[in-house]
Amino acid sequence: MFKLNKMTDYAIVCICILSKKMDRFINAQEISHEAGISLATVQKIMKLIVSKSDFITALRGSSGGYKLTKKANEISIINIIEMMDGPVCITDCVDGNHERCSSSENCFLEGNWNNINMIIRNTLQSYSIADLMCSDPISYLYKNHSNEDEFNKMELS
Amino acid sequence: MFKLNKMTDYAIVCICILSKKMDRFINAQEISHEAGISLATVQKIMKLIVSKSDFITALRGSSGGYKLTKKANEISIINIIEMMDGPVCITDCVDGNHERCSSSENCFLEGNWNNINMIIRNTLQSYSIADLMCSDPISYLYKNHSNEDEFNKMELS
DNA sequence: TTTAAAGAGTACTAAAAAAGTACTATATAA
DNA sequence: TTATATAGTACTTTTTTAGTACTCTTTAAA
Repeated sequence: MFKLNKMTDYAIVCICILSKKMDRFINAQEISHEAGISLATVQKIMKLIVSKSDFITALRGSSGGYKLTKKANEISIINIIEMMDGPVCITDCVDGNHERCSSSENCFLEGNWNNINMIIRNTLQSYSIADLMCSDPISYLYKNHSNEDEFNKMELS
Repeated sequence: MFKLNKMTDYAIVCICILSKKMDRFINAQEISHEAGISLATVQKIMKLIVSKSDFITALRGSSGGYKLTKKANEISIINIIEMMDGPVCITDCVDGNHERCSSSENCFLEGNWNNINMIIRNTLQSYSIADLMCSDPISYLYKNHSNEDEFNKMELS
């Protein structure tokens, strides 16, 4: 299944939660509770985000936690995706990789994968955290069941 | 890294190779040679493709092999991707998954992930095998080095 | 009719990646 | 000074992906 990995997905959820309460520091426990993600995992993700991003401040000690320094509409989801996952390259035949393959002179698919990749990347770039959250929030719990079973049933019928 | 898995990538390469020679059956060994992918892996992929797609014919015995029954411009790459990988759902909060999560009433990101997912899916749908191959082929060898190292260097600088 | 060559099907193994856990160090506010 | 929170690191487990091996079936040509 062509999808973002869970940690990236979690990271986006965590940042969404922070973006709702920019007036104070939110600690990992509170994020864990709101997101429905285990504390240990939230801690791991938040450490990673802080070390890699420029839009979050962490504070230690009691009444510490995390706070965004940019507004939700200033944070593109591509930032979070590439921070967690590395570059968006849907195949190896993509990107500013100008060095030639040792086993081939050139790749006959390279140029066109680049086009497709660019469109996908632009799509992700054009959405901010604010865009993702624009509908009415009913619950912040992370939805973690898969669509795969349903798809497989469809295939058979 | 947000990317298609290798088998899907290989499958597209194999089908591209078949699309260049629609007049006769091409066997797995020939595909393996042209694609630079091991024979065993090509065999595995081709078996999968035949069992799941409606645009390829297989013939056993000597002078057997595989042949496309549709032209390259009639095969969308989304067909191959979803055949190999299942549905394109960049997060779990996506798709015609109308059943509610057991742990939450609703997902506050669901609707907007659906939009993003749809755009990505449409992009992939709009490209055919012919589109992927439209530039001059220099070599059919599969390019399998990664961009990740180069990206990591960029990050540090 | 026999034989060699090809794909089909299945099960297994190995490798890689992802996810989760645990522990120590450091900083901060009360 | 103490309790609380993040930072850093290493490790383990689980899951997914990739690759291999073997037997069965079909087909065309000798």
